[in-house]
Amino acid sequence: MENEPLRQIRKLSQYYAYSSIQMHEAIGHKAGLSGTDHKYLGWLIEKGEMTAGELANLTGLTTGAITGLIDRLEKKKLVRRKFAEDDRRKVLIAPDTKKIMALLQPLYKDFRNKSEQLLASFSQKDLKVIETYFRSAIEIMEATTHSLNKKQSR
Amino acid sequence: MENEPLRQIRKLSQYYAYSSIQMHEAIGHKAGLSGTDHKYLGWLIEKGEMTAGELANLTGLTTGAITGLIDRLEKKKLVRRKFAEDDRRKVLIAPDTKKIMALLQPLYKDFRNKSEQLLASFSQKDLKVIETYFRSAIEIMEATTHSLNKKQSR
DNA sequence: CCTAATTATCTTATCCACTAAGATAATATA
DNA sequence: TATATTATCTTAGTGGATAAGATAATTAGG
Repeated sequence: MENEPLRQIRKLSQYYAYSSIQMHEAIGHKAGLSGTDHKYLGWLIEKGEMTAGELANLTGLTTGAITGLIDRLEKKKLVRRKFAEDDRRKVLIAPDTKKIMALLQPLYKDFRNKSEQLLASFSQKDLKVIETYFRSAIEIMEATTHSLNKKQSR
Repeated sequence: MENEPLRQIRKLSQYYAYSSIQMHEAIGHKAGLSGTDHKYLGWLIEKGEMTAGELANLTGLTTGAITGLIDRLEKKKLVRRKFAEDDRRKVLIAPDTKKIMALLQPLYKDFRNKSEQLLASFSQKDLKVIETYFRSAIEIMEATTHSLNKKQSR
């Protein structure tokens, strides 16, 4: 016999993940980006300028794939290649935040408004609960991913 | 000037989405499945037996892609094709739940245990908050996806 | 210093999953 | 019964991934 509310939440969190993947892909598609390109563009915005190698490590993609990724994004003028001053083998990927925002914001607008509204419906205390949950859940998922990717292969 | 806790949560929910995508792919990869195959296998388990066409609609993939998907999963004996009795053009995809579970459960085990532990650390009232958040957020994301995929193309 | 080893990215060949369009086969309709 | 419709599959072509090796810059050793 199982704790029913727990089972519910587990299922919901799974649905939540599916839904966000689907939405993410839909938005990317609408912006003329593949799911991958959209995802890593998000990372670039989030973490800012980084080298091709760092992105390869972060994403788990091969350096060849990263070259292609940068090529595609650069062709769309969403990022720019720069050689690092301290080491000219390194290629810094500089996201053009303005341009990326201009491309994506309109597509996220509806979602963002509705999310804003939803969050506004919670008390500060409840928001704290949600925040705590998120933080821990993220930690768990990242640890899981990490350990899976480490043990052999990839 | 912006509400800081809100900004935090928005960012966290984005990270949460990224983390779940990454973990999902890592688990799939470990199980010898592509991200897509893993994802839709999850749907099949969740929603149970469905026709190829239904899966095509649900996923947004073309029927050709679905044929390939079923082929791959069938070759691994994770699903089985059956012709529907009422209409023998229809191909029912019957997931072999036992086999799928046997393949995936071990990979989710760690994650699941830790999640269980995390959830157990919340009060029933807090869990209710989280559940409410999930339900509404899922609704919002599905609506967004839907409207993006509807307006032109895909 | 100068050569060899290492490091960072790119190139190439190949593969796999996707789309688009049309083929095939079963069912519904007139 | 002939025709239209529906459900899936097939085929040709494309795009993004990997693996392995090439290129170019930096670091280390004698």
